[in-house]
Amino acid sequence: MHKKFDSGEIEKKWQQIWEEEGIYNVGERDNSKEKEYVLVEWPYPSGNLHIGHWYAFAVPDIYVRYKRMMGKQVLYPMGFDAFGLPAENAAIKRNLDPKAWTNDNIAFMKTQLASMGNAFSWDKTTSSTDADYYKWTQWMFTEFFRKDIAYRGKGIVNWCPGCNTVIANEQVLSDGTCERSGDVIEKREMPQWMLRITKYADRLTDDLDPLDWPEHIKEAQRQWIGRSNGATLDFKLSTGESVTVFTTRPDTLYGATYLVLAPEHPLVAQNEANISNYAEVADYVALAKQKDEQDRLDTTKEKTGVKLEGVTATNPALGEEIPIYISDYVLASYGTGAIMAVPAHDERDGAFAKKFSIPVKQVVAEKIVFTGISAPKPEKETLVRECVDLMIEHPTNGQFLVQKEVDGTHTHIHFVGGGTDGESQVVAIGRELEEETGFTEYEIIGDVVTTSQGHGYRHTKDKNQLTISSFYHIKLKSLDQKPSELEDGKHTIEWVDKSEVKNLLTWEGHQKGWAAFTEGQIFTGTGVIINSGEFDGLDSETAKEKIVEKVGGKMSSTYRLRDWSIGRQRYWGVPIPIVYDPEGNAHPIPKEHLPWHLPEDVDFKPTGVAPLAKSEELKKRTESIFGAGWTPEVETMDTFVDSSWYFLRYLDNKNSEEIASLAHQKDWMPIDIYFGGAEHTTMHLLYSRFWQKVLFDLGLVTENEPYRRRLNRGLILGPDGNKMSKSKGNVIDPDEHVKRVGADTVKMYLAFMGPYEGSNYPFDLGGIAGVRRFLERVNGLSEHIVDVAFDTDKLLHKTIKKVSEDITTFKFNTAISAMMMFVNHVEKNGITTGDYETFLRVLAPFAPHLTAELWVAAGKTESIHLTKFPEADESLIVDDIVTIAVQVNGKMRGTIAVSPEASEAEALEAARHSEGVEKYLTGEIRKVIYVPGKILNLIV
RNA sequence: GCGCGGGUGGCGAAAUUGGUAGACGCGUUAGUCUUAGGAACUAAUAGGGUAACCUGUGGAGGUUCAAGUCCUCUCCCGCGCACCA
Repeated sequence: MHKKFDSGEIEKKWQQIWEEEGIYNVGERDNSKEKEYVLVEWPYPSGNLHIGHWYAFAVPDIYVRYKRMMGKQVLYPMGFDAFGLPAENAAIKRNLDPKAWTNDNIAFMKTQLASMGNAFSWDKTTSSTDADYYKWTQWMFTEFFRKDIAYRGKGIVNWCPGCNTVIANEQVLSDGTCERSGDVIEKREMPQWMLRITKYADRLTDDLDPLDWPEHIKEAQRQWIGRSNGATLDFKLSTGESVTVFTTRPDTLYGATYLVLAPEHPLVAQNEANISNYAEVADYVALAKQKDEQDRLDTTKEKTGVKLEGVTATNPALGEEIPIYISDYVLASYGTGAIMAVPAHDERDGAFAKKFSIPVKQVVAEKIVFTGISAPKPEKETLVRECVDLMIEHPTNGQFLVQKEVDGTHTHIHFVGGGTDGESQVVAIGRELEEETGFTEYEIIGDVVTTSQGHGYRHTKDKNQLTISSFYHIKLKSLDQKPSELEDGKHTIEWVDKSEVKNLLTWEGHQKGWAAFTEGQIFTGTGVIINSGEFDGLDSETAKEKIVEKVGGKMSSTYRLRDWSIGRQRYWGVPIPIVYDPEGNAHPIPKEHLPWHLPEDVDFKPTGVAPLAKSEELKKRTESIFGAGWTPEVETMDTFVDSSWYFLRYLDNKNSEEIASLAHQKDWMPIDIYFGGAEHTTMHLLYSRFWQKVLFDLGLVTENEPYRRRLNRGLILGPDGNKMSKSKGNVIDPDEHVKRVGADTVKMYLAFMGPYEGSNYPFDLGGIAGVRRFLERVNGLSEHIVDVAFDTDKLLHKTIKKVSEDITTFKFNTAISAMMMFVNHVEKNGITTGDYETFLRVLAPFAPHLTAELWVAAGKTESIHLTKFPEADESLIVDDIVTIAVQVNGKMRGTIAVSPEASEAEALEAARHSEGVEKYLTGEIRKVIYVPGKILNLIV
């Protein structure tokens, strides 16, 4: 029965009780229980809790509460990632102290978080801005510096004009704008503090494999790291120097007809004296530098470049002289900044060679392995004797001529022709075609495919498959003869669509084109090596290593990943704990001087110069500790550094001796499930894995990988289906809805919209009312209490099972739907007192406030949240009568109610008497398919 | 271009993993209550047809007694990467 309630009053009351009793604090590890570490990404304290925070924290709370009720000791900590630009920008705007602004926001945000009624482990909280937190951030940095993981790098960095600071590669979006401010990133050359994440590239890639993460997240990280395996090869120059190139295709070395250097390649400037057209070259280099990233990345534009006159290289395989070019299609920052160009087998090289009329040399032929399978049931029959070698294409409609042979068991599909004797000349084909088909006007589209295995076809080990190593694609010019000439009674000749041909035969490589040798075509696949001296006939993969060995190269990998630039020319962050001696050498600040406090006597308005440079206090502090002439580092750290280890600090948040003791880590690590946003896939998630690995190598952590499982939730969209934004006026204010319908309703509604993983959902104002209505019905459920309730206990135990399963697979939506069905049933059939109390415990993780209230109303004294989650009684779940579908000739014609163990005869008998079925049972029943408890299908 | 996900009512979505497609909720329609509310309850709600029935999970084929689910091809959408050698 529907019964309204004052959610505001109930929720306030229980939140207060929970806080006073501290029932969600975890305290010390209790080894009598299993541990569960549930992590959500700590928020930035913007001072305004939005609906996304609700989705991020309140929905996982269902899982947390469930696990607690299942008897686990659950750590569900919450903290604040409080350094960063918003505080600084707000402080500038309002002329405030960022520290005070941040602390006020944290305090306010805590009250907002309390309104969620989540089971947070507040006793384990921390904040990145606390000095006893950033002390450890700094200390780790100094350790990293000593191990050469942190270094002062040179080179080109991303400058965000909006943020007035350098940012990392990961923080630049693919359109070249800043992830935070949306401003277009400029390239600047300036010294930078970097972390050597590239040193961990292999481990960051390889260690993904065993992780129980969604494949798409792992794949995104792999792509971001972008390992490619290949080799470095040295090319001698006419000047006596040598150039190292990186290539993934050393097997094409014999086809390398020129070299290309990035315009910024050091050898260009070094050879000013040797390059006769240096003026032209210098102009091009200057032009390339000016171009912004966008231009350079535009793949559609035409290739440009300049030949280095007077300098040549030697192809180490052939000993031939080849020219050298510079071009901006070669990036200085990737590989070695130089490539060997193989125009026959690389699209870009091919395009460049065409424009500059550089010779093209083919060194790889496509190996065609077509495995043709005749129609069905391969295991029954032997094979197609003859198969394709003439593929005859219709002059106008693109169809292919095939020969079908029907022998009763299956259909053989042939392309017309066949029976080649191994001759490969076009003439021979033409002759054969004329003889066999009478076609006289045709053109050969694909040339003969040559492979090391010669021509013809052969059976593979699998007797049902046929391997063809040559074939001919012929297009008719006109249709002056009818293909019917080929019909012989057993075979029919038909034109079929290309798509049907593909249906009948699958083959590897068909997407690459019909043949390897079409003039002007660039074949980028692997295959059989040709025109490469002693390596002819090998396949590409084998040839790679052998060719590298011959020319003294080295197999190696290169990565897309760049080192992590962490220095920020802004104020509100962790000061980089480095001081410089009078000679300018960097020294880490010893542990006894940490935390190296962020100075407060600073005008932090952004000027592009680090604000800390203006601090007199910092200058004095440095000199008084280290001596006259010593100067402090004035940059602060990227806030992604702060968040790279916060989950460790939660474990031991008051430890003044270590980041977190190994004993505490052993208690809780690894994190069992990490809920977060997709935007962190290649930022925070990658950085923190890297950080953990460095700590692991330093012996400071127990785990090589921090997160056992990861789940990316989706986004809550505005009611109009668009991303929420102030300008669109579609922003949902959670506080307003909490006030109106309560936290339990908002939380359950968010959980009810769809599976927690992946998708984005529009916030529907009608939908949230539906959930509130459900809770009001639960509130009135006690009025349905009876002594005997029809089947309610059965449904209850099914519901328990369903809810348990769904929570553990993060399908909260179907868990809620199951509970709704249960309530619908109770309203019609009643419920016993015991079952009512059991149901409240099932609902408790979803609606903690209301269930706490109803629990007390039912006369209980212990908190419902300290009770056990009900266990499903399997004996009650089994049905004694089930409704199964009856099909006649595969069509649904009715249902029958029978026992799941009913015999076929019993089911059949029931079906005969079933209305709707019997009228279809006119003829004799030829076959009965009966799956007990599932279906009865009668073939008449 | 390459790599991952997805396409099911008016909407968000279910479907025991090959066995009654559309659970649950929203919305809509009709009705009930001296009823004016952003209330509750009852019933209907994939489409077509008076009906019996027919058609339906992006499209085309296939396998099967039986396909949203498996296979082949194809179209579209989202995300990641992309002159990365």
